Amino acid sequence: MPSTPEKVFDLLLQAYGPQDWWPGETPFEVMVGAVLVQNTNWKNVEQAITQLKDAGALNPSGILLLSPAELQQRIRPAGYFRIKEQRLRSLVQFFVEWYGGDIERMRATELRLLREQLLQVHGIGPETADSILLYAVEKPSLVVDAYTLRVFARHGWVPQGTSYHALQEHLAGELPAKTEIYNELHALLVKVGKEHCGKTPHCEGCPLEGMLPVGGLVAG
DNA sequence: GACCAGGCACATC
DNA sequence: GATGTGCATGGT
Repeated sequence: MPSTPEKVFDLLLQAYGPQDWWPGETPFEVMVGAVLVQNTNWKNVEQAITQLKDAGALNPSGILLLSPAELQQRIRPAGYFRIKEQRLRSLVQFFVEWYGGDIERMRATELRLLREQLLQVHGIGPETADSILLYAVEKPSLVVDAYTLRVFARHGWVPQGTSYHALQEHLAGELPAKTEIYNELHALLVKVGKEHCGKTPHCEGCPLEGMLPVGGLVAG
């Protein structure tokens, strides 16, 4: 009998189809996007990415050669530009110093080790680290974002306030550790989260409607 | 004009 | 370990 996360995955995939998510042109672009998207929407990030491209700076040395002021101006549309300038610089410095700016060397590194290293980088927390691991490095690392927690908590599948780590462990324990599945699942959860599991507890037409537990949605 | 969006570091208790 | 706060732009 399939677990709840497996059923969720199947239902969402059936309803929405493959999402082909995180359309970065290069792994490096995905890494940059992972920092810029922190607590912001993707539209704003696209503008920032475009401005980096226009400056020919969407590569490791390009970023590092920009002055702080110019880098800040380029990424300004993504918000928190002073903070993100430092975070971006820290990440790129790490990428260059430890891996020579070579994504293949990252791929050759063991997942747990690489994750620990990323978490040591200033400005890289669990979600950003997992996003980089999954979408840029293509490692089977589950991304647990605000939508993931919202969808699972609102349906009563996990308690409200479940921690990032606890939810990640729970989901990982119920799903095959495959990059393609983690990739697709996260994209599908964001989609259903945006469309049906938003601020108001309302689920009409939601692909997960039939999976409501006894007691229904958690209000608030 | 308020509210929200694909977090994180830091201070404080 | 849990909770609160600052960070900033662009869309609804």
